[in-house]
Amino acid sequence: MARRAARRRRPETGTRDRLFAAGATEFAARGFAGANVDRIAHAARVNKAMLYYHFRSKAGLYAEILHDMFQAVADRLAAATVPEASPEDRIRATVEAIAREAEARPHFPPIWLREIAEGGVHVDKETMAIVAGILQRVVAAVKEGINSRRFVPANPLLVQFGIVGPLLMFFATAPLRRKAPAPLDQMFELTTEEVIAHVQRVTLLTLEGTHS
Amino acid sequence: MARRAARRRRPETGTRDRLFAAGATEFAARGFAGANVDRIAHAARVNKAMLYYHFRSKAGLYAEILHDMFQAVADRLAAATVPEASPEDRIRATVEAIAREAEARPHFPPIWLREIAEGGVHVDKETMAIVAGILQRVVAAVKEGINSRRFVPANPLLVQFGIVGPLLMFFATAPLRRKAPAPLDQMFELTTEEVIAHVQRVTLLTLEGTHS
DNA sequence: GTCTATAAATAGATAGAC
DNA sequence: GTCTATCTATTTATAGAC
Repeated sequence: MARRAARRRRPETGTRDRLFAAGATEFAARGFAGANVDRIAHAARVNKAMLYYHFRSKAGLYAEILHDMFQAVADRLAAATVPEASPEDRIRATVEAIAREAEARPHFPPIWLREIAEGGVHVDKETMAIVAGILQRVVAAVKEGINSRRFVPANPLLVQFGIVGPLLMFFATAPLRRKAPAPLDQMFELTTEEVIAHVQRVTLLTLEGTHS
Repeated sequence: MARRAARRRRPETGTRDRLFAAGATEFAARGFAGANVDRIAHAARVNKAMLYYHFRSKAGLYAEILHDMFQAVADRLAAATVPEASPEDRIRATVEAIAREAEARPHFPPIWLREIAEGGVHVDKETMAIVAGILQRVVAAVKEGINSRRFVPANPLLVQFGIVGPLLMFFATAPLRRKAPAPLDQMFELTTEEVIAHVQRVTLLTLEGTHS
């Protein structure tokens, strides 16, 4: 159930929520090892001891942020994809779910990239199960499409990389692109809608098209 | 000129080279902040003080590793792409150059992912120019293909993301995939050749194909 | 070029009062 | 729930001998 805020009935103004938000920003910008507990507390305008009171440790806070991120994608995906939907629509929904959630939570793409780089050492069992569930949905859609002759044979893992890879590149480089040099910055202007449409198109083209 | 080993005529057995290699492994696994100088020195079977003697600081070693990585890709790309080559061939060469270099240097994909996540804060001006040069080649190939009506209009940045994103996902998750649970591991077996062919195919399909 | 010893700063975590 | 003060461990970096 994601962060405990969901259990309590209160709006997003408490100490705990501010720590959560400040932590997400700090971990995204500096990684787990680079993140600083004092800085998180300061950004949350909260005493450092409160972080330990609410989350037990730096690692505890990080684990909760990780869990919340992937749970959000899984939830959105579950809401968007009915089993009766066509494989095509389920692929489209996957692209959109990841993109929307990445846009809603700017800390999500950089943290995901870092976890990939680090081999997922901070991902606990429960969160790992959520990630595996997301991957399984893509695998199922691809396999079903292949079995029903709607898709050309393709490795589902490569399809997944083709969706997640470009999306993470786009969202994670957003801050970088905003301070780009003049000759390129026109090209750097891309909307979320354009990126979603592009990745959907590329993925389906790959699954349906022929070409060598 | 990449690491100083190129200047000296000696084979890869010196203290400096061992520190370089150990550093690359450590930075890839733990990131700049998470990396530990003692651990690097120990892995290199060298006294810690030697790291400071040869590289001035932890940041100095890291900067040199970053520079070497991107210089290697740029060199390979320069060798593989003549200006007279068709846009298609230049796209294919880009995919192959990145993939080959990623395979030759396992530290490359994770470090690149982390730098993206971190907004390139550790990338010095010289290295940044190399990265920009790599991007520019892709942009030029795409634009030329569009102008000569070989390619459908497409944002060169999205094309770049479509190449780099999946490749980094594949190579960076290699260690993870090796210890995957049974039901999925058959799917996880992919060769570099297959991945190169796939990404080349997807990219060109995107640039040439129609599809809404 | 290499090693020992150590300085100096940083940072995660907790005790205990309120 | 919140804050002050502090403990303790870690870690980058350097001085100086060989």
